[in-house]
Amino acid sequence: MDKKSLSEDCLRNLRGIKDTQDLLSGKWKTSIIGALYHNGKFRFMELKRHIDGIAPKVLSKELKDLEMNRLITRKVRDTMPITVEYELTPQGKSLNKVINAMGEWGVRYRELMMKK
Amino acid sequence: MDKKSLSEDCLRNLRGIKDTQDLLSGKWKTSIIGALYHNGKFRFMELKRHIDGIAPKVLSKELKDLEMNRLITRKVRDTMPITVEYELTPQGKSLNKVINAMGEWGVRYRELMMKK
DNA sequence: GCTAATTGTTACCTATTGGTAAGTAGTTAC
DNA sequence: GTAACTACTTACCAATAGGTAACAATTAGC
Repeated sequence: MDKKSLSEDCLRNLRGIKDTQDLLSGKWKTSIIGALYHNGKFRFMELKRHIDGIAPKVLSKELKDLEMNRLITRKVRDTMPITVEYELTPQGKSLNKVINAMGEWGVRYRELMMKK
Repeated sequence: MDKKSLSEDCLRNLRGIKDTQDLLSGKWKTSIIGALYHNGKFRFMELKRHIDGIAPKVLSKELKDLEMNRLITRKVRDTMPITVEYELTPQGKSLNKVINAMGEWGVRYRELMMKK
């Protein structure tokens, strides 16, 4: 039926790509993970300040998504006033190759586009 | 004002992450690039068959986006009937680190989720 | 002459995304 | 007592993404 057909390995890989894409969907998730990756921990307002342009509602929703997928943890600390810390799980940290590659590629792409 | 502040390097990196995320936005772009990466070239219908569930309208739009951002090329070959070949540009190929990392991570994530 | 394939386009619809602006509830500093 | 900080939530709205179904224009095979 189809002349070219991809191997089992390729198909598994493509499904992996799709899974990752789905988990990192939306405008902000990679930025959040990137920020947490650089800094270890961040509180809600710190994240909001570092991620330029994100609305609190949206940040809140993205954090919930990431928590549900076990990429970050949310820890409420009983301080005055209450502070909340967000941190990558080992799962989330294991995204570093993806995030780093995205960062490097993006920096290079921007440089290239500037030159032209 | 803000106790924790990220270095110039980190900020550039975060911007790179965001740029990459924006270029790869949507449900299908990484899948398309992944497929092209594995196979070199693909025709429209071949892509459609290999990317499970994508509608022709959507595929068409995604391909236009990718072409506009110079990640793929579109070549019309004067055969009977006309065939169209899509291929990664050097720019697009340079995304391999990102795409590979996404593929590998996704495969591992799925395995982990299966076990639990 | 009918069917099927090529690469798309068009019209239409809906669900989701993402944004704004305001509010909540508690605490602290001036 | 009022402003400001914490971490959010709520109501509302607009734009977009993405899907379905049908169609276009050409050619080939039966």
